[in-house]
Amino acid sequence: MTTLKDVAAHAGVSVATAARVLNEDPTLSVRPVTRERVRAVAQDLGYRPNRVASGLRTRRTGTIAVVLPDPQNIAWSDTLRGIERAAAEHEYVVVVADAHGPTLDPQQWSRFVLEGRMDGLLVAFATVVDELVAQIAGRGLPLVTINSRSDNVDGSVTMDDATGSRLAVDHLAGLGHRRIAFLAGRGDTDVGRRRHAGYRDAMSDHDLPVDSAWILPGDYTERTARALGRALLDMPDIGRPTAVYTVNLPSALGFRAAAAEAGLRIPGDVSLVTMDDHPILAHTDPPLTAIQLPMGEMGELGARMLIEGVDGRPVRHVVTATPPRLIERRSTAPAPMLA
Amino acid sequence: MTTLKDVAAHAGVSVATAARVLNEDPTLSVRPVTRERVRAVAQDLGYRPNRVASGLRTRRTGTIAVVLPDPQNIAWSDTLRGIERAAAEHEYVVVVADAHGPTLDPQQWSRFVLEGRMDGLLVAFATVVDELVAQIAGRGLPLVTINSRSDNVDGSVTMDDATGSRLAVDHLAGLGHRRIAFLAGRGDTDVGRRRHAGYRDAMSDHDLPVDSAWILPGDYTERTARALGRALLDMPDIGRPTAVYTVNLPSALGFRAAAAEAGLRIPGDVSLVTMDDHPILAHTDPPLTAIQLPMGEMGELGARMLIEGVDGRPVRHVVTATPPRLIERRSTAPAPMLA
DNA sequence: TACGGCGGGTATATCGATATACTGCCGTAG
DNA sequence: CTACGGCAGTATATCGATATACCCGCCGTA
Repeated sequence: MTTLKDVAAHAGVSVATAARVLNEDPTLSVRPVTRERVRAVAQDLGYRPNRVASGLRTRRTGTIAVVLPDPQNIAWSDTLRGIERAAAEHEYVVVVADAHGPTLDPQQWSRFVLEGRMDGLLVAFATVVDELVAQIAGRGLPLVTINSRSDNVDGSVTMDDATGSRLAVDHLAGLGHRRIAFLAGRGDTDVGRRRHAGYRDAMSDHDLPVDSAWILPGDYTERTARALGRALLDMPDIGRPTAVYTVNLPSALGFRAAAAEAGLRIPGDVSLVTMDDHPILAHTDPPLTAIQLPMGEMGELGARMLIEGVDGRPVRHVVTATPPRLIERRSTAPAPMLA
Repeated sequence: MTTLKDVAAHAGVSVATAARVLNEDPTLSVRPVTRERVRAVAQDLGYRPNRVASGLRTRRTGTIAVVLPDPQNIAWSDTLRGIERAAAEHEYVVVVADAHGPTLDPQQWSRFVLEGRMDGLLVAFATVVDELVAQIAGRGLPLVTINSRSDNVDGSVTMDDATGSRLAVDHLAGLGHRRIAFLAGRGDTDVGRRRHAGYRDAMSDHDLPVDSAWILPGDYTERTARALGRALLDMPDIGRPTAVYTVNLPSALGFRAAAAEAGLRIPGDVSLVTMDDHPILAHTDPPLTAIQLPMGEMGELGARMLIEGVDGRPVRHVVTATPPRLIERRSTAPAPMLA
């Protein structure tokens, strides 16, 4: 391993000068020829600064942690990609902290916030934000949330979920559906609330009835969605919705499975639109109409903002610029004629 | 941030003693009461060693990099989970290096191997292994490959791909298929070769003809598989295979799409089995019969071995213990009666 | 009485980069 | 002839943990 000392020795300058040349310290005055010599030697020797050493001095490791509730959920892959991209631009690396459950265990705290190896936290896990904020208090670790916004945090990137929900309802209403159920998420997170509000507002804009039996708060898992779906579909025809809007991808899959079990056809008997898009949805049975949100953009903006935060610049609350889009596939059809 | 100095001061010992107590240095002789005092103070103050500082001295950062060809491929998610699990056991964190392409760009080299921030590399990307090995030569960075084995590398974890292929062929042959095509991977990687060999051997064990037109080398992408699938299905009925075995998940999806475009039904007109399983396959049209490989185990073993390698213990070539399993879904059916 | 050994620690260099204060020299102005 | 300012760098402390060499006092023994 070539160290700065080697570079300095070969270039015939002190390590201080070598460091200052390579870091382009504006307060250094040095002859152009010396400057070039140092650069050339560094190049020749293939010098790369040791980030661990520089991290010790500067308290910048060039690493950020991403905290996700469930990295197995394929809907996050775009986000991760966006984060990676932004991180790479700034020569950061990304580690993802898999929560494996509703909370982060102490071992994870330790590795991700207490040992000084992370420069900042990008948190996409609404339910642990407050706990996390408490942990990092006074520790000067910047934290930015994505996908949800909390008053206890200064920076966040969220998407226009309400419009996403609205798009789903508009689409279904346009197909003549009037009984549109919502397989929702938890009411205690702000994403959940925004998606819910979008649904409710759009329903009322279309003068559609909102039956409380049609709004089923779930927990974002396929399993729960399946159970809720069964309950919904077991309703007598007369009260049964003709369309369902699911709050996320696993919920859609759960509902799809429930419909299949109940012997109901999508979209023949019931239409389905889901929030969260993924290429795999082109291959499902049936291909699912979905709302595409700018997940990649959210990740990218979040990572960028977090890195700015690490550099001491203020973070703020922003909303992605790209609007949600409805990707029409084959899980939605005109409402059936019912009694 | 509490440092070791603080702990030492509060405990009334030197930093050397504090460090040695906390690290359980066996050569240290110290009274039990002092030992306890140091421990208690560390606990009270919430002391966590700064990993950046200790990393500088010990050249152990507690971080490993995973190099994947395409982290978007959902088939890897199990593997990543296994890696995470093993890493967590040893207090390591994991960063994933997304290659975004057929090779790693220089910026990536830098961040992942040249700056001293990684303790080791876990590589699941056969085509860049040699390049990587050359880069780390003499740098003392341990490298373990997973999913493929190379002579230039001392440690690897592979799976029994050949048996996986065999399972696929056995299943299809058992259903009466005789014309079984193979939508393969690249012939220049050892995984590709093993999967291929398994197919070929199983075919010959069943006395089935291997038509070279039925072995299509692809590149593991959905796009290519789709094109190859079209070509295969455009063959006249008489020469067209009645079953296809695809080498990985994206290939299966590509083939499925090709069949749909060609108006052929799976499994009515052609059966499909794919290597690589994922829960989502229960939701595809049709649900795909797949070979489940112990991807999680492979990741876990690989990470564990790599970490042992970091600790100076020798690495070796191992094969996962769990055998491949066929998950029967609905993309396979008895062979149609053909002329 | 001298000496060695051991219990119970301590002092310090080190990892590699960086930040800050400082120095030597030269030319020029007063 | 001296003072001063600027140019071109240098010396060194520091980040926090760790590894190694060392030290001091006391006890037992020859």
